[in-house]
Amino acid sequence: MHSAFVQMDGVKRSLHVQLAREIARKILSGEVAQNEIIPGEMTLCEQFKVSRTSLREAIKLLTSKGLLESKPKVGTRVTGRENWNFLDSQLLDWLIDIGDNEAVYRDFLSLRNALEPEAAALAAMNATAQQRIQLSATFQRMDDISKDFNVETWTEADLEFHRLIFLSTGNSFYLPFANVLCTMFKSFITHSSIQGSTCINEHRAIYSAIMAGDSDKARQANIDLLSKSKRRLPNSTK
Amino acid sequence: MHSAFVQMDGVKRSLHVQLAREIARKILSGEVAQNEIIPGEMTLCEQFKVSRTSLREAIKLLTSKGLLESKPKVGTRVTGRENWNFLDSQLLDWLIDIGDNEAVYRDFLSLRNALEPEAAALAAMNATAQQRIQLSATFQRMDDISKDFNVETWTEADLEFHRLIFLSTGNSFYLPFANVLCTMFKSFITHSSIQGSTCINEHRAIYSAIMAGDSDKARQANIDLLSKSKRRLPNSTK
DNA sequence: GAATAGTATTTGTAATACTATTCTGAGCTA
DNA sequence: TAGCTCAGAATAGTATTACAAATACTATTC
Repeated sequence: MHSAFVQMDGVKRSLHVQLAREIARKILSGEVAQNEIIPGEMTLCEQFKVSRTSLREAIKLLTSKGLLESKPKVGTRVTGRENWNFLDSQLLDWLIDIGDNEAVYRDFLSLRNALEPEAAALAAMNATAQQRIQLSATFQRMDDISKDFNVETWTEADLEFHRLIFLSTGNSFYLPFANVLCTMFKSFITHSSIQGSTCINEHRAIYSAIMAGDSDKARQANIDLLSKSKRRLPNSTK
Repeated sequence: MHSAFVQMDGVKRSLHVQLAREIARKILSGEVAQNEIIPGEMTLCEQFKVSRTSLREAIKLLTSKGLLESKPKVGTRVTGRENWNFLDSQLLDWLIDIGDNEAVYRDFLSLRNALEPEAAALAAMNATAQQRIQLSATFQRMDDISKDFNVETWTEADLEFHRLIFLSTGNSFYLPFANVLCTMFKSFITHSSIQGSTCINEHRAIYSAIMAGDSDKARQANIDLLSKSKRRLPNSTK
């Protein structure tokens, strides 16, 4: 391998990340089974035509996300599915890349159902002054776009709105969802399936409640939004 | 460095994992600020007395969890807090190790509030036959222990019960919470603060509803359990 | 003064050698 | 025969060195 970096998907990626992606695909797609021992390092080096250094960095990356597990003498084993960290946005990106995203979208919607109302309630209580300013600016943009609708700008503003709510909860455990949300949205966009309706009134209700510091109203408004947008999808809870 | 593995916390860890832990501590504790550029690889090698190979593996581990970001010539930068993956159980382990866990416990309880009722509802619908068998066995153990109480065995069974619910949702995004829950429980145990009460009746209600496939009842029963145990803690929503 | 080319510094990749761990199995012991 | 101990082999872990690629910075030129 002569060039260390390769153009791919429009962005430059280091070699070990590309490698990790390839291996992750095989694991996530089930091409290599769970609890299976993958070939030894030297074998994989020859197979992928990379140095052991890079291969190991790729394996370490996957290990860190719970996909692999290495031990001397025994080898590197694919772990059980219950150990994959599905809330890692990079892993999610790989997962989406496989295609067959019906189940992924459905499961994610189910998670949003559980989380977003509570996140909105927390944001109403804990959002900082700066976060409230950002939320205001974003909602203003949504409001403008809803009057002169444009799919692209709307999608971006909508994403930013819900992302800010997660970031404004004041709860560290909600932060990762902001990135996961971004990854899912990007996939929604490229795979179309965006709805035209903006639900601007429902969004306004959430926004107002958060700004007013009314957590109960924020929670309920978010529930309303979800139940309204849910009706336009196949069926969210399976 | 002569010995590759070192006894630590009772378990053997590879060098790069120990290194990652040390660096993670500095980041999570705020000893090194966000967006700060950390010293170059060679400098850190000398500082920690390790090879560049191991140091890089440590950095890659932290990068994978969103704590660091490297670019040629510019160096390795600590990312913003909104990129830490707090739902990674290894990262959580490091975080707990720092101490000052008041906020962590509170935030985690808040997350459980949002998630567990929905998880119970999903489990009622989607648990497989085998998962129902495991849940039965675990609840049976809880029931026995509640009559002849013992803190250790109870805690273990209680953990297993709630863990199984997450695993039985049939939703990939809920799986990581099973591991996060384990990590938190382990911390609860070592730092005491375990309550005596078992809430066996509330647990029984959840169990029965799941076995009966009644998702609404399962959700409500889980809400009841949380509201009851919440009252015994300082204040959960801040 | 601005654009361009060159240079230096830092991370990325490669290749090799050696170490630590642990599975396997042979051989010994009870 | 069953079980234990120890040696060896296989594999991941660590170290060292060398070079490549990327980019911030500097100098040169127009």
